[in-house]
Amino acid sequence: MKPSSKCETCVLYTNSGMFCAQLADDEHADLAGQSRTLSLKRGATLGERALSSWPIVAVDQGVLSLQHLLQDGRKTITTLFMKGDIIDLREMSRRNRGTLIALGNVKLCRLSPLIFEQIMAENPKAQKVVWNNLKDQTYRAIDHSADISKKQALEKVASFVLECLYHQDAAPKSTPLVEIPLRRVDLAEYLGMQPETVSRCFKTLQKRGILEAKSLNLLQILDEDRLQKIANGEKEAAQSLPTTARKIA
Amino acid sequence: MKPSSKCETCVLYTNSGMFCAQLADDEHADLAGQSRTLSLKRGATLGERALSSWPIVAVDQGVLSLQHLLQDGRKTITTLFMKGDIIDLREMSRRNRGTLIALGNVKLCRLSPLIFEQIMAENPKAQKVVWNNLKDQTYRAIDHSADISKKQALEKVASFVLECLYHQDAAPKSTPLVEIPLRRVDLAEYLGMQPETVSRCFKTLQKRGILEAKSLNLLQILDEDRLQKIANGEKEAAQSLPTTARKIA
DNA sequence: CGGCAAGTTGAGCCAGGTCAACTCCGGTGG
DNA sequence: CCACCGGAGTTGACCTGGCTCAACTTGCCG
Repeated sequence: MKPSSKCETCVLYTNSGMFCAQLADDEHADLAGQSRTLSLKRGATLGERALSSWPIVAVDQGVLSLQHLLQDGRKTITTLFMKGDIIDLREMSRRNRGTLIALGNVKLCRLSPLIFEQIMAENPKAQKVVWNNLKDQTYRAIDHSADISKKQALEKVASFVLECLYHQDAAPKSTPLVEIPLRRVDLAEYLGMQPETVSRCFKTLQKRGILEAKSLNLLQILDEDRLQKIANGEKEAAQSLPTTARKIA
Repeated sequence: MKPSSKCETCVLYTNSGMFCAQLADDEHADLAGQSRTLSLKRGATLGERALSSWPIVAVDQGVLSLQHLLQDGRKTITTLFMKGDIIDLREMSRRNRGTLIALGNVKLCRLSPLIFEQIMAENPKAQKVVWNNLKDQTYRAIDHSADISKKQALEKVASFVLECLYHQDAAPKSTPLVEIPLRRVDLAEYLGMQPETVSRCFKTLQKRGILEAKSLNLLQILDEDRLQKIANGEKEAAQSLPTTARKIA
């Protein structure tokens, strides 16, 4: 049986580590038949009603954000979902219920809860993939908490650049290129700071010869080691230049 | 078959919604036979070596924290684990690997990974409990991110008090008592602020007649509504007194 | 090539961090 | 039973990182 045409280019199916790739042909045909792909453009939200009938969503392309709004308009991006993530909103926390908003053009697939459950019950491989993905989401959220709680602005930005680096599946290089898949404003909201501050931090990193901007969203890392140290809060690494033999206060 | 004596008082077994309560008698006997309880006193850490052979831990009593340390000594508590939580450290994020540290006297149970896996594969009810617990951990982490990123000090503290309130399983009351299960220092590290600031915030909430301190760890909520509003960032609710007919800027 | 949104730069200000002194409380021994 | 001690928490005074607001520049799309 051939895969449903809409699945042919979807990473969930083509990437051997992802959910749909674990399914037997008949399972896949079942699921594909009962599921619906969806394209979102930047800023589009996945509304309540859409979610109540399709609470399970898998991300194919693009970055989806979970946003939280305070009464006075302050906005926070609490998590990012990227390709391969499976989001089950049925038991979304009642306290801080957020909104799913696309940060770029996003392609996703709304899975039939019924068939999804059925597959989860019967297919251990698929179950394992979903399980690991959820654990990964948990740890990402925890790491993110660590990043935004005690770190200062420059350290947050450094952490984020590294997070992007590690996330993209290219082979390690000495001066790797990193793509930042978010606008500055969104990045600011994700890191809990102001766009102006984000901008200043990037500039600082460039002035110190740690990064080089190829374009707004494309950075070359010139000194990964020092970037790492800044992200980890080593104050020395944050100094402008290697002033030889500086006294540590 | 009677439950292993060590399990008789453990919430994981006695609370009908928790993991061990889902097990058939023989499953439970298997698991209990291969698992080890452990008591930690405040400050004790669950070391690397202990975890490598016992990577799966269930919390019975007390509060366990996952801490993250920066190079220069800044500490952050990224998550709290409480009774009923099941922690699987086998795939702990490599990036920000943290340390598990007890924040009070903690009782936990190290589960045999082998038997745990076996039960997970065979017992759908148990699987569901673990699954929901993990989802809950994820959403807690996400909520926590929202709390610490854009909120200011007073709002963070208000959120935390409410989180404690909702977490403790008592019937709703008009002026409920809340137990804060953390020391001030730990609370500060969890909320990403300084102990001094935490102290000032509690004092502010008392001065405004929203809270009353019964003791350091026991608070009475006098005005839950206003507390809620502060936690949600409504600037008006944060005003000292209901200055009648104040103009909104 | 014009127009608008996104991003950057600069100047001033304030929430909360920092440091140091003080108080409170529980435990311990005389 | 009380005096003493040490750690936890609080208070006050000061200082600074990053927020705010406003003006400016850049990049993108028709």
